[in-house]
Amino acid sequence: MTVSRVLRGRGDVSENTRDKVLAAAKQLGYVPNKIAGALASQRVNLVAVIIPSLSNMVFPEVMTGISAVLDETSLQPVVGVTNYLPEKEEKVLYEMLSWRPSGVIIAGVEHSDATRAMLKAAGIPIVEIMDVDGTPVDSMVGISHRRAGRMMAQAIAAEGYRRIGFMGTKMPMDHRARKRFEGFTEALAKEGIEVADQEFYDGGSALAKGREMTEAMLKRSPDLDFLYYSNDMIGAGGLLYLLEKGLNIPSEIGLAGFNGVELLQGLPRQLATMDACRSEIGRKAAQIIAQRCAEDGPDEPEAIELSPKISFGDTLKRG
Amino acid sequence: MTVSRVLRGRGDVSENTRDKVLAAAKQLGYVPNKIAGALASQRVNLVAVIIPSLSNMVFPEVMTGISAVLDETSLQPVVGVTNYLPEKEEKVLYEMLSWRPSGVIIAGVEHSDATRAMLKAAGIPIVEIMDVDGTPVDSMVGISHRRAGRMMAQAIAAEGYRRIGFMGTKMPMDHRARKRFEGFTEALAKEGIEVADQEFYDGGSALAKGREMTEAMLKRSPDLDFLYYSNDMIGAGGLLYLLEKGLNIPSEIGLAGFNGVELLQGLPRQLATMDACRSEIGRKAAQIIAQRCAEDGPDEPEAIELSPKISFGDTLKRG
DNA sequence: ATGAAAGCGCTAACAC
DNA sequence: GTGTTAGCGCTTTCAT
Repeated sequence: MTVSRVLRGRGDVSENTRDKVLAAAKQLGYVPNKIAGALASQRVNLVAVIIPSLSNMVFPEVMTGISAVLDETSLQPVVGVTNYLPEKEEKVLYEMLSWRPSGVIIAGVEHSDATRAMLKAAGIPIVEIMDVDGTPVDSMVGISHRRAGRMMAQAIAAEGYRRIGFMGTKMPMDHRARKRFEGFTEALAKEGIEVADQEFYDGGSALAKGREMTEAMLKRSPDLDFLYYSNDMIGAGGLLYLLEKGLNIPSEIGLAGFNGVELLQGLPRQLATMDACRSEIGRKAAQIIAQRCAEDGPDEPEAIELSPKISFGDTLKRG
Repeated sequence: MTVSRVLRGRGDVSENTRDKVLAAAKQLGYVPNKIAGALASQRVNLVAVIIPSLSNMVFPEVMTGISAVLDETSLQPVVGVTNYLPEKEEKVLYEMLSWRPSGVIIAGVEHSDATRAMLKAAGIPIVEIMDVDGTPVDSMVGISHRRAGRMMAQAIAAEGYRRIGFMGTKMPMDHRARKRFEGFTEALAKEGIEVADQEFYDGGSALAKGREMTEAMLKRSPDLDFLYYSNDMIGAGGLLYLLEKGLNIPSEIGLAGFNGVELLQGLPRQLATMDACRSEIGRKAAQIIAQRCAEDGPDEPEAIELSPKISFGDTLKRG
């Protein structure tokens, strides 16, 4: 009836009645039932955002980018967390789709068959984010982690480092870290360099792990002149350890991480790293969804590759 | 019809028909429409979780606790972020309530009148978390930040520190930090000590801010013998700065932060801090909601105060 | 400018 | 064990 019109600001309603309705609504503490609304209108202003983790420092920043854009629209993000588990991803997606969201933003391009099938069948805009090394279901925005690994390898080799160690997370969990590693070793190989030592961790405080792994690795392979870490947190741990040991950075030994986490500005030395364009990814993804939801002419799927930039900090340029 | 029964595993259905239905459902890629289901059954398996921020390190951990418990039930968390803005909190809550969730977990006990009114009127279990210094709408689980501040003050005084500086976030944004500060100054006053210097920041990388503020404060008040930081991140920045300067910690100058963030294990010295019981808070809150949703006899509101513990690390005990 | 009526896709209660 | 029916609280369309 008229009330519905008022509450949504649609249709022609006289000033008078509008005021009355609004007053009554506030008076009663009326909160519209979106469930009924959504069922009737077949429209839901929710965007499902599916990410592996919140405690990662990288996804909150993606979320910020998404929210910033979605706040300008009537769309709302709803996040689901998979803990890097494909089965959980499947479950979470299923749950979210059963609420018929207007779009899906999902991390990564690696999904189970069932997940891909659901995404395809959903009939709503899908944006896979973070990574562009793969075939998207629909749209995709991210960086090439393989290329990021290569870039870092080239920069390191260009500075003359030759005995290189690698530390990172256990790979099966994290496709993007794996791709960076692959790109890294591949580019080094082109220079005739092999990764001299490597170690992988799993769980625990990243800073402490970085410290421990660095100590262990240097004990094992004292001749290393560069350490590449798959994320900034363990890199920071390594940096602190090396500084304590009094090693000369970056001349004696160089370091680099990955992510460009702002959090770490303030370390004794600025760790070399690479920006993963996190908030830009979030913004672009949200824009794609918003556009597709709003526009009349159904746009084409987009595939956007952002360019990560190396920041040399104080730990890579030998000068 | 029967299909509905099968999909929900309710009622008596023959093996045979069940199999047929399930097969057909999978075949068609059928995803049930929860909107319709919820409307018909007047039940929604969603729990609204409203927190100020994700990039804080503290809330992801609370979320983990909540998820851990809710995963055992049919309930699902849906998070909304307020950025410490009361108006945004109001908006987010309104949006979430319009989906008729089964319960609400919301950070803090300070809310606008409208927010409190909505919470009261919602007719669902409400748990206010993090902080118990205030009057809850319904249930509440957290720590007393005022008491936490007092405890730290007492510990510091007991070690013989007398010239104490404080650094923290700009307070209006963060009631809990404010309460800690109040408790802190109050307990110091009892010992006849006044906070000798203080400084507040806003935005930026916490580690870098901690470093900068510490430098500035020590330049201003070189005679300080203790620095209390309202969070571990800025405390870590300060610690790194002091270590570089070659000050003797904790004999020359002591330090303490707040939160017990695991992230920071691996610093050259372990920063004294206080555990905020974050994941325990999440678990307890989720349990209360789950219980209230499941049980028949409607339980009473609970008010649970957890006890934070001081960890002295390497920066507080003069020994 | 306003009211009436027909669903949206399910669940729940009741027949069969 | 299975089919039937009447809503859930809105939006939408069509009359008035």
